[in-house]
Amino acid sequence: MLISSHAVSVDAKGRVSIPARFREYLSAKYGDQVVLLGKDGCIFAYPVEEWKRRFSEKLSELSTSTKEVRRTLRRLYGRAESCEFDRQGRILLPAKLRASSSIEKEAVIVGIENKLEIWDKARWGMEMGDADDGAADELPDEDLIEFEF
Amino acid sequence: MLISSHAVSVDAKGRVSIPARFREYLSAKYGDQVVLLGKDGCIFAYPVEEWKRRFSEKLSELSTSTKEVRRTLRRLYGRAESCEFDRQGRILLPAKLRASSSIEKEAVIVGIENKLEIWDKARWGMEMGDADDGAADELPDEDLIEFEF
DNA sequence: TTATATCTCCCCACTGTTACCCACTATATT
DNA sequence: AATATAGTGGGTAACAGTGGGGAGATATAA
Repeated sequence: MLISSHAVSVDAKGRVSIPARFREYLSAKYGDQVVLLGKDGCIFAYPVEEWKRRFSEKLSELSTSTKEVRRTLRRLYGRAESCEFDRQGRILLPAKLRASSSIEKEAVIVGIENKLEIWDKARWGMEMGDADDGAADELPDEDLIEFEF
Repeated sequence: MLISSHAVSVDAKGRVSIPARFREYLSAKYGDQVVLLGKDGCIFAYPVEEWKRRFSEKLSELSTSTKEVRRTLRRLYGRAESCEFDRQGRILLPAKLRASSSIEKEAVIVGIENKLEIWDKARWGMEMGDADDGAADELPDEDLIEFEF
C-alpha cells in the first residue's frame, strides 16, 4: 500500500526521483510503467493495471456509438502520458504536464493507496491548508466520512 | 491488547524504543510495520492492518469521482508515514512528525487497545492533568462517555 | 541526403540519511 | 554473584536522492 508524502527536487531535465518505498512497491506489484494524468492541479500517476481497472474496463462497457462517449474517451486518453522509471528510479515528467501542474523546481510526491500524486511544493502546501504545525490536524467539518481514529 | 504508558528517550537520530511488551504484541499479531499519523498534538501509531480497517476500507467504499473525497484522501495519506521497527526494536520518528508533536528528548508511549500514542513528555503531563499522584483518577465532568467501571 | 538541434536515457560521482551492528548500563531473574 | 533482558548511545557501511556528462535516437533545417 502506498502512503505518505516526500519532498523531491525536479532537475533541469524535468526528472523526479520516485521515493524508494514507493518504487519498490510499484515495481514489485505492478512493474515499472505508470500512466500520468493531469488532474486537480497536480499529476496523477497510476500503475498501468490500475489505469485499466479505473478507466479502460469502465469505458469498454460503454458503447462508442455516441459522440459524448467518444469525446470523453479522446479527452481522457489524449491528456494521459505513459512513462517508465529510469535506472536511477526517476521518471521524466513531460513538459506539458509540468506546465499544467505548475511544477518547476520543488515537488512533493504523495502515495495514496495504489496511485501517486505529484504536486508543486507550494500548491501542496495550499492543499494541505498551509498547516504543517499540527494546528489543522482536525479534519474540517465538511468532511463526508466519519473516521475511527 | 495494548495498555499502559512508558517513558522513553528520543536519541539524537530521532529514534524511540518501543517498550518490549508493546513490540511483542504488535510483532506477533500484526508484523513489524506501523503507520504514523500526527493527531491531537501527538503521534498515533497503527498496525498496518488497523490502519486499513479504519481508513482504507472505509474510503474504498466511496467514489473518488468527487473532489472532496480526493482531497480528504490526500490530506489523510499525505500526513501519514509508514515505518518499521529496527533490529533493536526502535522506530525512527520522521522529523516532520517530531516537530508537529513537539517531541524532542523525552517521550511517552501509550498503549491503547490496538494502537499506540507517542507524546512529548511535558505534553503528556498536561494531557493527564499534571496529576501523576492519583488526584485526577476521577474522570473530569466534561468527559463524553459514561463508562461502566 | 547531410547537418544541426533536441530529447531521452544510460552511466558515474557526490552527499546526507538510514539502518545495521556493537557496546554499555540498569533492572530483573536465577 | 552470575545471567538475561530492556533501553540507550554511537560508529559505519550501504543506500537514496541529486546533478551532470555523454551516447544514441529522433526531429528539424538546409
